[in-house]
Amino acid sequence: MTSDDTPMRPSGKHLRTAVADDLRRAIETGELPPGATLPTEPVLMQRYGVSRNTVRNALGDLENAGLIEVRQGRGRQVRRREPVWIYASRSESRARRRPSGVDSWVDDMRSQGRVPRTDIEVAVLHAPVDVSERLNLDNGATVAVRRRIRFADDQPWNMNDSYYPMWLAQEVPAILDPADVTTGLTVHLADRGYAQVYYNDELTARMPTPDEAKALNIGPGVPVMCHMRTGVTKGGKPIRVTVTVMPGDRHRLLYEVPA
Amino acid sequence: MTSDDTPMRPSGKHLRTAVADDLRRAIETGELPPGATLPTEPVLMQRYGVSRNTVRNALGDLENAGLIEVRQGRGRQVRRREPVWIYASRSESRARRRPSGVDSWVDDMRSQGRVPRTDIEVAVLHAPVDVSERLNLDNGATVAVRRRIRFADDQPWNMNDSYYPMWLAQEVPAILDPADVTTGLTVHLADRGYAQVYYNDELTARMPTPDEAKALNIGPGVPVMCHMRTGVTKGGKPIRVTVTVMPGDRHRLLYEVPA
DNA sequence: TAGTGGTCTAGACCACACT
DNA sequence: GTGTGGTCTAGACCACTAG
Repeated sequence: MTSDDTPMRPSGKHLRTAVADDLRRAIETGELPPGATLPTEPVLMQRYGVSRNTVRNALGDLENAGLIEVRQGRGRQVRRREPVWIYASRSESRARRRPSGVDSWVDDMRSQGRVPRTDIEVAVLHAPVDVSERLNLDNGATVAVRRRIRFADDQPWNMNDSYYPMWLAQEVPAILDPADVTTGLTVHLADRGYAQVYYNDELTARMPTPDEAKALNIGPGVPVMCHMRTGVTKGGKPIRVTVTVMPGDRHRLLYEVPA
Repeated sequence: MTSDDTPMRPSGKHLRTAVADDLRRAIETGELPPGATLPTEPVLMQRYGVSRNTVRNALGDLENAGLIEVRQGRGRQVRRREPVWIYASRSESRARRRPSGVDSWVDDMRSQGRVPRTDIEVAVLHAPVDVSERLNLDNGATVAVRRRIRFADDQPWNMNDSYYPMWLAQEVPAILDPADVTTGLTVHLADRGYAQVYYNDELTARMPTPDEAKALNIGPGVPVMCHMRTGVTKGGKPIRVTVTVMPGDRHRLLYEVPA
């Protein structure tokens, strides 16, 4: 028994890596195009001469790399990608043409030939620490939140939660009115003297929590982009924090910024 | 034998899920704070009354969720997070104070008390399709590329590749000069009549390729943010595409945009 | 040397999907 | 029903880290 007597071991690599790499190559070269069904576990066991656990470990690596998706009883398929564009910041000329009273999700989706929908609910709760920091509130202060789940073609697409300090919700009762009037609400705030003059946007990428994965139907190996937007008034006072959680394989965020 | 005779099975869930959820709870409540070492595999087998494979599957789920990291022979630890801020777009007043000749990476890192370094190399190659599309070039056209690996405190932190059309590299030879003069190069281009007046930024999140994971020392369960910036001249001509690949757990990207 | 995690095997049984 | 993937067990051996 030499140290390299097993079949299909290209170069000192482990069996699971060898199997995963061979399948990865097939996917990247288009030999297994998007949507194609992969060979079944027994076939792969035979082809590479390894045990079922090893095949499953290799396939698990590809799944966690976001390359394939699996449905019990139906096999594994090369993942399709069809991201949607989200405009986070447009040039002046284009931004101004947006009709008030319709939110940007509706705009963005319609322009891409998709059918938008938004489910919204409102609540009052203790602010998460991320939010209270950005709103200059004490830890544990209460805030009003408008939670949205946004759909495209009836599929849950992202989550978008807007937090307002409680004093503002009392001054502008529309905040706690569960009607889908995002841009309208912004105009409403401006009329009351709380116009947002700029936004501070923060972007991170991470893996979804189990709750997020369930609510947005996110499979293994798909991260989320997390977008936190703080709206600031002329006086420098933060009045809103909006947290958007977007599955990475379904979104492309766009900014148009001056050089 | 009933269907639920195993210990520690809270609610119809699978064993691996029960184990993973219990450990996840401990991490989220701070019972296992960042940096803490998890119990060993034999201990967990005993505690939950499951086999080693099941313990390993549960721990693997936590690893792929980005919650823990593992080093052979040393055990598993709750992952620490210490992201760095990257300013993608600042307000006018702050942007203008930046000294020319020093790139933004150096600026951003020094202001956060870290020691920046940039390794750079230049090359001429066929443009990836993503790049040729954005530069309005034919598929397979050659481009000049400045590849950077950026370090913080001597750790590889992100990759930053700038692509220029070949005609521009011939007109502005500094593009193919491997010296770390990012902002200087921008000024240089402006002097030759190729000032960039705005950027189109596109952001996505995905899992790293094996190459990226190796080069940037990215562990399992950590996604990357991919930032593609297209620089456009006054005449609307794209002259540069910069692709930045940032491990999600080490970066926080900031934009300051007008409302 | 002892203890950790890493890989691999073999086999049993369960859950789901198609036909 | 047949075939797919999902879970779980038991055991062997290897590779790395620490004392």
